[in-house]
Amino acid sequence: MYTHNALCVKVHQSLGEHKILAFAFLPRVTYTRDTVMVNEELSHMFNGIADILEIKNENPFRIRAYRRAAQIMEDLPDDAGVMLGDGRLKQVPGIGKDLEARIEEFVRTGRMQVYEDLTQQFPRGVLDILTIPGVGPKTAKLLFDTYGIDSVEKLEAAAQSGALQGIRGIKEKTIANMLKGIALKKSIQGRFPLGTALPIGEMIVHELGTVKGVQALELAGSIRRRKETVGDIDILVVSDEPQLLMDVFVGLKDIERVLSHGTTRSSAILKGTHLQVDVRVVEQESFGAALAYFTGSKTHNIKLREIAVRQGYKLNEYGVFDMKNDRRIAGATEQDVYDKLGLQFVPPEIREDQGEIELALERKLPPLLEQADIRGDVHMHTVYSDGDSTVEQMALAAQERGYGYIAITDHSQSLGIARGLNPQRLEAEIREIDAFNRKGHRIKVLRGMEVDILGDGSLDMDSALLDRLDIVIGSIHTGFKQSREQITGRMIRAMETGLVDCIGHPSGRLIGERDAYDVDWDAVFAAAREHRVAMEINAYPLRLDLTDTMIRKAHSKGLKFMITTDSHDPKQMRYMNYGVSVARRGWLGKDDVVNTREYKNIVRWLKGDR
DNA sequence: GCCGTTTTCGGCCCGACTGTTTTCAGTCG
Repeated sequence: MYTHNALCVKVHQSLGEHKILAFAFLPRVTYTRDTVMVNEELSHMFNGIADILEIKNENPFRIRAYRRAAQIMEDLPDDAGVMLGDGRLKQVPGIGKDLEARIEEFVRTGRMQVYEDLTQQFPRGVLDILTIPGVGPKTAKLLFDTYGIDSVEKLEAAAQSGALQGIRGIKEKTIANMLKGIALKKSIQGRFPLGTALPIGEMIVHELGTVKGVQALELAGSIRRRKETVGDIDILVVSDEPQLLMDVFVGLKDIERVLSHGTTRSSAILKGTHLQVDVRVVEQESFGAALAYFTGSKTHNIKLREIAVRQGYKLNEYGVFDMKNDRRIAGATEQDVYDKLGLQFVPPEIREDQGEIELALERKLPPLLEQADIRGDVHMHTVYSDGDSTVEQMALAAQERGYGYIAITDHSQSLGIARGLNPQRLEAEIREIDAFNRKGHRIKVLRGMEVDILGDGSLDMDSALLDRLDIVIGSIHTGFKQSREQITGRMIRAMETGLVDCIGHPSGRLIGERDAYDVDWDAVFAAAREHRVAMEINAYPLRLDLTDTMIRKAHSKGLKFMITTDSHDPKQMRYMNYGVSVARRGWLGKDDVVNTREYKNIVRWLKGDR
């Protein structure tokens, strides 16, 4: 068993000298700091630089380079400092000599001169003004130069007092739009969980689907890519009567405010959530090209277009065009578009410019997991702890979904708030499960527990009893604020017991509500590999934990996964598709996921044949 | 600022809607 010190030594060794060097001189970024924070901070700074360069009307391609760098920082599989140290950073496309130097400067000193110089010229508040819908760099600069407006508050006051009257290019309508934009911004906090946006998007698609003349209708954008959060809802339509379709859309009862209303594109804000919905109408022969275009991601699209240009084509939302005669040569379906460009079809979930285009050119994209591959749901709760249905109700609901098995995994006793089970009640539950299985239903119920990993890394249940179970999920439900060393040590000790089959919701985050706890993932994944413990992909829409990027990382270390819904009610089993989406975004195939196995095979796996 | 099977220089993805204009700039996706 590791002591904390032993663990630290092991971590240092496994990370190599570079990481230690990279972090040796950091005044602001300390060793224990969450990896994500460094990358996020860099992303934030690069975006800030891009904003100011836009205000200064600089070379748009230089701006694009910084924007791209900001995105790259967010998607980095590891800490930028670590990747800098081991030389991987300069191999990332989009990071050249200069950007690498900026990153190095920040990692070494905690500061970035360029960023500081630029923010000196234009205060933070000017950048805040840029985030107001409808206000861009030109307007922000004009306002700052002529009126010294350097905050959203000052802008709002100036707009209300009539002080903005008389500037060239700004009249009443523009001023009114600024005020609306400010009000809108105040009411929105950024992005929305997929679990919120997707059902709303599907509902609107359903409503618009009944409008006369509609031929095709599909969600596009980040919803279609199934990103864990989305900024807006994009809907693509083919219709014989575009005007009617748009009129119906902006007239929907759920619309609070119409931002634009054209025959090919309209935008509106929804009541309540203040989600923005964009609807676009295209011709049938352009539907595939438009779907690809509006599904994104932006960086994926830009790469596709570059490929098109290299082949003498032009790619836009209307199709693939031959540059010689401007004739359309593809566009009706996405498959046609990818075919014409010489690429294998790329599933929407992995269109993130994370290497998928290069593989698609070689026709070497791995087949991704499908929803239909899932054979059972192996994390769920009943009335024994904090669920609201019985073992039998959960099992029969799962049988109706076509599953061959489920696992009942109620909480353990230390989780009092969830009526966690003590040994006696667990024994009772085991008897109930056995009784159900004797009834000869098609579905089999595995005996399990979601056992708490206690503060010291021990498990919250008698070992002998855990040993009798078919499946044990070890989860952390307390001490979220512990140090990285403590949390990491807890997880590793839990795995070392040899009793845990899977780590439940490994990072503990709740999207938009609670941050992930601080974990040394390299160390945890290494231990999971050693002890053959799977990582859970928790499909509950606010968890989606592990995340897509962490899945890719864990997968690269050779780990296996279980995708579960953590259902507390039969209805929640429908969330499985969210988990499958995240797994696909993490590039997982059928064989990477343990609960794609048939009953007999998953039992073999659980018994130790891994 | 990045990048190279034409290139180490000179390219770099493309179009719709709005508001204020008289022919287009700004913003957004």
